[in-house]
This record gives sequence, C-alpha cells and structure tokens, in this order.
Amino acid sequence: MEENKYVTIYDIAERLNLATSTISRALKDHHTISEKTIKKVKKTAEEMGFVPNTLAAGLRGNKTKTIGVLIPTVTQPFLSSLISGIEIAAQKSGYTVIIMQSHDSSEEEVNMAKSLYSNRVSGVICSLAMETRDTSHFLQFSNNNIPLVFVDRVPKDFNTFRVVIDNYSAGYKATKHLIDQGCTRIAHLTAGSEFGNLYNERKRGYTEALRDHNLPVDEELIVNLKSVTYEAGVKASNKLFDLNPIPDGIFAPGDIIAVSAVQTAKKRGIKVPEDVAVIGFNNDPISEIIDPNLSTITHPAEKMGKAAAEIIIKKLKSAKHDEVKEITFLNTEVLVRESSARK
Amino acid sequence: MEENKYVTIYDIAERLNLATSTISRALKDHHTISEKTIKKVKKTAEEMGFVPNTLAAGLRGNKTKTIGVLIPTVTQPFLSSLISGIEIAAQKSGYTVIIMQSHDSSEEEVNMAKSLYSNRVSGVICSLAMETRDTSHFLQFSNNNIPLVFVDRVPKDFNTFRVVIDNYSAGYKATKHLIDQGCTRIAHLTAGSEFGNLYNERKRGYTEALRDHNLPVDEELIVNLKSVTYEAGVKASNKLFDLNPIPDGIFAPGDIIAVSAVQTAKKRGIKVPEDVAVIGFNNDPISEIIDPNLSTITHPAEKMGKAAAEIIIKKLKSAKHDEVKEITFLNTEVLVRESSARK
DNA sequence: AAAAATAACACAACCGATTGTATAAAGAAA
DNA sequence: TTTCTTTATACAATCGGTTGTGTTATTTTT
Repeated sequence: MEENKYVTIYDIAERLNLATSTISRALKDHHTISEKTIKKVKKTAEEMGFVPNTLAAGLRGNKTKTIGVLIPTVTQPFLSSLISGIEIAAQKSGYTVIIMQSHDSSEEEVNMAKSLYSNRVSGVICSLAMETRDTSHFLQFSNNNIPLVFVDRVPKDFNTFRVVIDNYSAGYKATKHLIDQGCTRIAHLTAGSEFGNLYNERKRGYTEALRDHNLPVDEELIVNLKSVTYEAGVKASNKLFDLNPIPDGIFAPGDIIAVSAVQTAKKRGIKVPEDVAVIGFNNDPISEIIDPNLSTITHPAEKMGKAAAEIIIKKLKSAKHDEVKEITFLNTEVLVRESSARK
Repeated sequence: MEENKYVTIYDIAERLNLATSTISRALKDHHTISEKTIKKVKKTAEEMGFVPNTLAAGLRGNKTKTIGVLIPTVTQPFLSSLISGIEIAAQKSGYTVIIMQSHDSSEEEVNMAKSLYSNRVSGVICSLAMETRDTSHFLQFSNNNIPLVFVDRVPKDFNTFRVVIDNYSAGYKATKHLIDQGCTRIAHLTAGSEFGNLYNERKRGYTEALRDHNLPVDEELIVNLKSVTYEAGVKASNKLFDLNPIPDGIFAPGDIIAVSAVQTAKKRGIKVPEDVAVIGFNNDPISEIIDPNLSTITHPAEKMGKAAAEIIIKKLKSAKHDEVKEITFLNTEVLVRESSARK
C-alpha cells in the first residue's frame, strides 16, 4: 500500500523552489506575497495533499485554538446539549473541542484539568463535579490568562466567567406556578450538600415563593435526595405519598426526578395533576413524551454552551486583561404541560 | 495579579544546573539517570508547577495520544453513551478525546476529518453521517497508518476496523419475539436510503423472520420514515393504525419511534400490548420509563465505544502493519418489557 | 537619472520536549 | 599506574510552522 508521509511546507517549498516562510505566508494570504505566488502555492499544496500540522503552529504561536470541556458526564441530556452548543460555536470559529468527563469525581477533575493545561487549551469550559469543594486546580488557567468559564454548576468564590440560569428565580417561578394552580401543600425534592448552591438556590426560590404567598414551609415536605437518579426519586416520592395528607404539588429540580414522582403517583392510584400537580426542571426530551406530559422549567442547555464558547472566543480575540468577569444569566421559563395543569 | 508563564524543562534545567535532556529523562525515570537526580528533578518540577507541553512532545514524537471522534451528534443517547465509553477507555490509557459533530452532513464530515488529521490525532473513531456516500475523506487516515474504527454506522466497502452489532440478527430476533407473542400481522418502521445498510439489515432480519415462520411480507406494513424523529414516528404510526385491520405487532428500529407508536396507539384507544405489541431498538433511557415499559433490543453503546477505543490503543501499541482489519460484533439481546408481553 | 519607496522573497531563530551521540568522571580490571 | 567500563550528564539535531529582519529586484518619486 502507498504510504503517504505527512506533507509539510518544506515539501512544498522544495517543489516550488521557494522559502518555507513564503509558503507559510502564501497559505495565509499575507499581503507581502504576490497574488501569483499565492495561487501557485495553494494549488501545489492542494495537489500534494498538504494539511497543516496544528501542533507545530500551536507550539510556535503558543495558542492552539482548542477549547477544553470538563464536565461530569456526557450522557445527561442537559450536558450533551451543552456540549453540542459549545461544539457548534467552536466549530464556527475554527476551534476544536476536547472533552473530558470527571464522573463527578474531584480527583479526576484535578487530573483532567492538568491534562487540559498540558494540552495547552486556549480556553476552558467547566461544569463542576458534584463532589468538588476546592477549586484551586482551576487557578492554573486564570493565572495564565486562559479564559475559564464555569457553566451551570459553578463555584461560589472564583473570579471568572459564569454562564448560569437564575436558579433562585427559576425555583420561585416553578413554585409560584404550582401555587397559581391552587396547590397549598407543595413538596420539594432537592439534592446536593450545602456546597452545591445550584439546588440550594432552587430550594431558596421554593421557600421564598411559599412565604410570599403565606404558605407554611413544612420540613416534612422537603426531601433530600442522595443522588439525582430515577430510583432515588421513586424512593423520595413514596416517602411523600406515605404522608397523610399527601402533598398536592411537587416541585422536582430535575425531569427524571419529576417523572419518577409522576409514575410513582400513577402506580399508587394518585392522579396527576388532579391529586398532585408536578413540575420538573430542565425540559429534557422525556418531559414531552411522558404521559401525562411534564410541566417543567426550560433550561437552555445548548444556548448556554454557545454562550460559554463565545465568551472564550471573544476573550481570546480581544486579549484584553480585564479583571471584570461577567456572569451571564440565561433565561428560563415555566413550560406548562399536563402534569400541572389544573385550571 | 501574578502571571505565571508556562514552566518548561529549560526552567528546571537552569534552576538545577542540569541539561534539559537530563530533566526530560529524569521525569520519565530513564535508567541512565541516577535515583538522586530523578528525585531532585521531580521535586523541583513539582515545586515550579511544571506541566509538560503536549504539543512539543507530539510534534517531536509525531504522536499525540489523542483520539478523534467524528459522529453525527452528541445528543442522541446512543451516541453520548458511545462517547462515554470511548472517553473512559481513552482516559485509562492516557489518551485525550477530541469530538466533532457532523450533524449528519457529509460536507461537515469532510472538513472535520481534515481537521482531525490536521490535529495529528493518533486514531479516529467514526460513525458516519446519514448523508455520507463517498468515504474517500477517510483514506488520509488509513493511508498514513492511523488506526480508523467505524462504529455502528459503517461504510460497506472500506478496509478498516468496524465495531457493530449484527443488525440483521437483531432485526430477526425482534421480529421473532413478536411472532412468539402470537403476532401474525407485524409492521416494520424503517428508515434510511438504500445506502444506510444499518436499517436495511434490520429490515432484512424482519423479512427473513417472517418468511421463516410462514408469514407473508406485506409491503403496506413496511413504512419508510423520512427521519428518525418522534414526529415522523407519529405520522408513520397513524398510517399503520389507519389500516384495516391494524397490525398486531410493530417492530421499530429505534426507541423514540417505538415510543411514538405506543403513544399514538394509546391516543387512539388501541391497547399496548393487547391490541398491538411493540418492540423498539437501542434500550434508550426512555424505554424503561415510558408506560407501558418498552420492550427493546439492547444496543451496547458504551461497550462499543470502549471496544473501539481499545482497538485503536492496541493497534498503536503493536504498531504492526497488518492488513487484516477485523470486525467486532457486539451482542444484542431482546429485552422483554411490558409493551410486547402478551403471554 | 539618482534617490526613495515598495514589492517579493529568503534567512534563521523560535516554540519545548525528545533522543542519538559525545564527553567527563568515577570505579574496576590489568 | 594505565586502560577499560560503567555511570551520569551534556550537546545538539529534530519535529513543522511562524515571524522578525535582511536582501534583492522593481517601481515610483523628485
């Protein structure tokens, strides 16, 4: 079989009797190179099957046009949509995306951050591992002026870009929606420890909405999940339905959990939304397929990915050394479907 | 703010009054370097915050320990699980994963293949874009001895590694299962053109199973989908349920389609599985959440990803120039749940 | 027509790790 | 003590683009 070695600009230079610098510049339409030469070089490059070596360029220029993405997993709909958004925006500007999964382990996150640094990524987008408390492994990026954007699950005290939704307001909206539907005994499933401010914020929105509408905050209606899985949701839902009286509304901070609540209710002969109205979070694909359709809070995953990537790309272009790292809030909406429509 | 520049082996060398070659070797526990020096170098490297520059190493050694993944999208459960498997296996061997989405466009696939080549990936894993007919853009890999593995959606006539399931046999098994449940008028939803042998194979399994059990192959029971979406599934299902008599079994080559069939049936007052038994394909998360639970064919996505990555890593280790590119068949199983359990 | 400006290209250093080869020092063998 | 090994480290080329600075032609200006 024919073994093509990689074609380099040296090969082109030799063939055309030009200097490599001329080849390099011609391929980039540099103004000091004549039209004629540019045309000739490009044609020859094409013919010889030249493909530039990104490594060489990156090494020399100390920029790789690569965005590192560090997330818990790629299999959650929210996160795969996030990636999709990142990838699309990156692609558009000629950036390449490197993906690593922390599997919600801090230790892996630390290693992978190092690996991204080692790969000299131009920017980093991260959604923190559930476990992560200490975020000092991200200092290597911010200290070296490598744009760093946290998305969705963000640290509290790290001065860098963030792309998030307003979880407090989303939690408030979800709860208010249930109140508007006439619910007065609204349960809330929550998750995460005191560190994961994401679920805490939603919970805060929930309690505030109750207070604002003169409803009591009943601790027995707030169930803390060990993990955000279907099974954990079933367990928690059963706990709620064992109460007497049962809650007449449930706000779950994720669609999988909400679905588990809906199905647990159905199994126990409890009608949704008549006996208990349910609202989820994320607008996962399953929410509009399940029966009854699940009301939910939209979580603009792809938009968030796009926004995060664009922040990085913009930052790399301007190369200004500003200290102000803005927080981008994306909008969420209450999506009313069957599972909560009582009126 | 303190601006740490990247620390290089030169910096370490200078600090310790040693040659860079010594540093490089010490960091790799080379046997010609004394224990004492190795310890000293490693300690200093740690202190100075040295992180090796992957680009430099890659450029020099002409190997990047990077696996390029080129797939239609990351948001399909099957594909995100595939990635997950790839990433886990890659991580274990110190490989990095670059991901690109073709969005089922051939044109993008061509560009991205070039981009992967430009990034000098060590190996490539690809699931073809729906649109792709011509696969010559993958020759740059095989011609340069860069391991190339096609997964799931593979080309017919390209001599390289493949990781697939036996779609024919899976289609046969699914259909036979319905026959075993007593179905005699089994419909099949299919997709893809004559080029996408994946769906064709499943269809072939379907027709063969019918023939083997002396059931007629009725063309009006075979509906070709324009796209593999929920909406297209609803449309096709309605077409089937407009028939008189309606089919008593449906084999859908994907869970989303199967779910659409189940729900369309329910909406029309047709009972699943009593009036019509339904079996899907893939074992997507939704299949065990939907009511009734969906019978399906398991599609070992993560295993396939793992297998594909391992083939590449193994190939890179042996570096043998073998011409035999094996096909890896992974096992599928009929997963009987409620939607087809009539007995 | 001489001076100045510009165009077109060549030269060579550079990015940072790797690695074959050379050298110096220390110890062993003769 | 001299020669031969062995040990430990240094030297320098290399990977392939990029880019600042020279060096010729060629054209324009005065």
